[in-house]
Formats: sequence, structure tokens, C-alpha cells
Amino acid sequence: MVVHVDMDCFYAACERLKEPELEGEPVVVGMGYDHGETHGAVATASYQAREYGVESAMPISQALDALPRRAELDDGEDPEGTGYYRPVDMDYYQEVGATVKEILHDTAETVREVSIDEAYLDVLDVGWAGGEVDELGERLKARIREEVGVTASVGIAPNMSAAKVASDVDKPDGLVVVRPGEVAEFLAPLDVSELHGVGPVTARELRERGIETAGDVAAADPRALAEAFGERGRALHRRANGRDDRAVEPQGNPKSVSSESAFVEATADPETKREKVRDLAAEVAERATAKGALYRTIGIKVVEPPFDVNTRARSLPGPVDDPELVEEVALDLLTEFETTTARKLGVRVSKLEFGENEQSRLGSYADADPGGDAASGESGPSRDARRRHDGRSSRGQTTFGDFGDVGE
DNA sequence: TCTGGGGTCCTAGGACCC
DNA sequence: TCTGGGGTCCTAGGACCC
Repeated sequence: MVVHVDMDCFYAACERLKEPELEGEPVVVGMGYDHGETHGAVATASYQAREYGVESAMPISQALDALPRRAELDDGEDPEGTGYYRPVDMDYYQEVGATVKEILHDTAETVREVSIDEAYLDVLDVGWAGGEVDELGERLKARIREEVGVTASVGIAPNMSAAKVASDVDKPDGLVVVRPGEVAEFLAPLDVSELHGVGPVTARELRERGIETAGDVAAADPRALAEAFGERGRALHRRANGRDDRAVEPQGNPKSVSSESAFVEATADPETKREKVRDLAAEVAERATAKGALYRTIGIKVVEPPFDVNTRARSLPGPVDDPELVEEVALDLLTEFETTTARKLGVRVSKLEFGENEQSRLGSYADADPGGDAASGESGPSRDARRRHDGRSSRGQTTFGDFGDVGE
């Protein structure tokens, strides 16, 4: 039995905890937004705000057209058709989210936290018969409401993808139970876009093939879906038929750490771009260190107006925790985009390694315990990696030149 | 007509190895 | 110099999710 818990308009709900007078009012939480500005995008809009056409990911400027700021009203003016705008306050949402997560861990032995406001629970000791399942759902929702003061929508089903869809069909404050054997039937009438993993592109391509509902997906030829969509097509067909054998597993270590930031106005100025990349590199390195991660690949992202995304990355011979190197490599990768107009830049580290293993730098191999990882070659740079790196003339080479002498 | 940021997974081509 | 096959790792891009 899988329980999917999805908090309702979570950021807006948190703002209402902070400011109870926002209860029942249109609330828009903006990312990259600051008080009184027009820059940024909508992270969450309360249902009252959605009634005016404000949607997630919409530019704040556009949201303001549909729903002007309440604060800009003159005294005595009718507040109807205006709303409250707030910048994202992640630290506070994390706190609130943590108290919700405590309740979830109290409810099930296995919890997969997908994001700050969403999780899957694997429940073993509750039966499908009678009202036992519904009681579980109601009790969970009541605890979140009473102990935290926000509402959640809950979907309960025999597998993850069905539970995910179930939590979504009766938002907000919903509870939908789909019993074993009823999954395909439950999904059949839903639009393909309601399936997890079907975005705008896949939905359009499915419709072009005459596949409009989950039932159409279930009835489609799996070979044709595999042909058109690869592995995703196969999974889609299985899940539409109620088959999904993925286990609910706790979230493991992250695969990458990144930071990106948009310019208020796109720029081609090299020094402006370098300055931004230096800041991003420092932030990413700091966050990776805070997570206890070593990284082996450093990359950048350059977004050209309107939305052309370029990425470049370079792998190192061994995992490091070295903020200066992140900056150095990121700036080096940026040189290719010296004259490019960018509206957004990003820095990322990936190929992360965790654990107590020492950072691989000069001496760490030679000094390592022969019985440890270094001797097994597990964490050491491969011969390939060394050769690739040695063949380069980047400034990074000086940092890693020592690897050529290790273990040879 | 100009919108954020943090992620995951998959695919495809190339270099290289045995 | 041409020819076969299996496999890994790397980079870049795309789709998707919250």
C-alpha cells in the first residue's frame, strides 16, 4: 500500500501560517521576486489567486496584470480583484515541512521525501478491506491539519504512480483511495497529461497518435509506444495498466548540486558574466561541502534569450572538494561564451561521492591504508581519466599534475 | 513576448579499451 | 590498412518534476 502525500499550495499555506490575515485571500509567492518589484516568476498561487488566472511558473509581471498588488490600493479603494505578493522564504518553508515530515515518519516505516511538500509512504500493516484505509488517510490529514496548520491531499493505491495520480485528482484537501485491481479502471478516463511523467511534449505527441486518455495509453500497442518514446513509453504503458513494481525507498544522496541565476536584463558583457559565475561557483561549492559531497565533474549552463540552453562540463581525474577549482573550471568553460548574450547562468557539480573517504589530493593515495579504498582503486582516478586530463592544456592541469605520479 | 531555481533520468555520438 | 564485437566513460541536450 502506497500513500502519496501532497501539500496543498504549500508555499502560500506557509505564508498564511506567518500571516493569518492572508487566510481566504489571493496569495502569490514569487521566486526571484522581491517586495514591490515586478521581476520573478510565480512559485505558488493560492486557489483564490488562481481564480484570476494566476498560474505556477507565470512571470510575476503577467500575474500582476491579472491580479494587482493589494498594497498599491489607495485608502477606501475596493480590494476586490487584488492579491498579496510575497517572496519565497525557503528557510521558513523548510521548518514547516520538517514538522510535516515528522508526522509522515511517525505513520510509516518507509518514507520517500520527493520534495519539500511531497512524499511517498510504504504502509504494510493496514488492510484494504472495510474502512481501514480511509481511516488511515483521514487520520494522517487530521494530524497535519491540527499539528501543523496546513492541508494535504492524499492518494492511496497499490503502487507509487497510481497513488501519485490519486492525490492529485481531488485537490485541495482531498483523499482518494484506489484499491488493488481498480487501478486501470481509475486511470482510464483521465487525460494523458495527468499521468506522472507526461509533460507538454509527450502529451502532444501522444495526441498526434490519437492517444488522449490513460485508457488509450493502456490499450495502445506497447511496441509502438516503446518505438516512439523509448523506455519511458514502456513504463507509461505498464503504469496505465496498473502495473508499477517500484519500491518506495528513502531518498538517497543527491546526484548533483547546482545553482543558477538570471540577469534582470540579458547581457553579453564578459566581466558581468564572469562575476556571476564566480558567485555561483562559490555558492555551489559551499553547498556541496555542507552536504559532505566530493565532486568529480564541474559544469556551467548558459541560457541565451529566449530559452536556448547551452551546457558545458569537464570531469576531473578524481573527486575533490575545492572551491577555487570550481571557480577556475567554471570560468574556463565560460570562455567559449565570451561574446554570447546570456539571460541566465548556472554552475553545477556532479559525479558526487559521499562518505568518510578522504578527498583525493596530493598524498592521499600514497598515504592511504593499503587495505582501504585507494588500494582497491575504487575511489582513485582511472588510467583513462588521467590520460584524458594530461592531454589537456587547461590551467586545471597544474592542480592535478600529481596524479600522474600516483600508483604508477 | 520576454520567466525561477533545484533536481532526475534518458539518449546519442565519440573516444577509447580489450 | 581493413575488419568484428562488446563494453565503459564522457559530454551535450532534452523532457520532465516540484
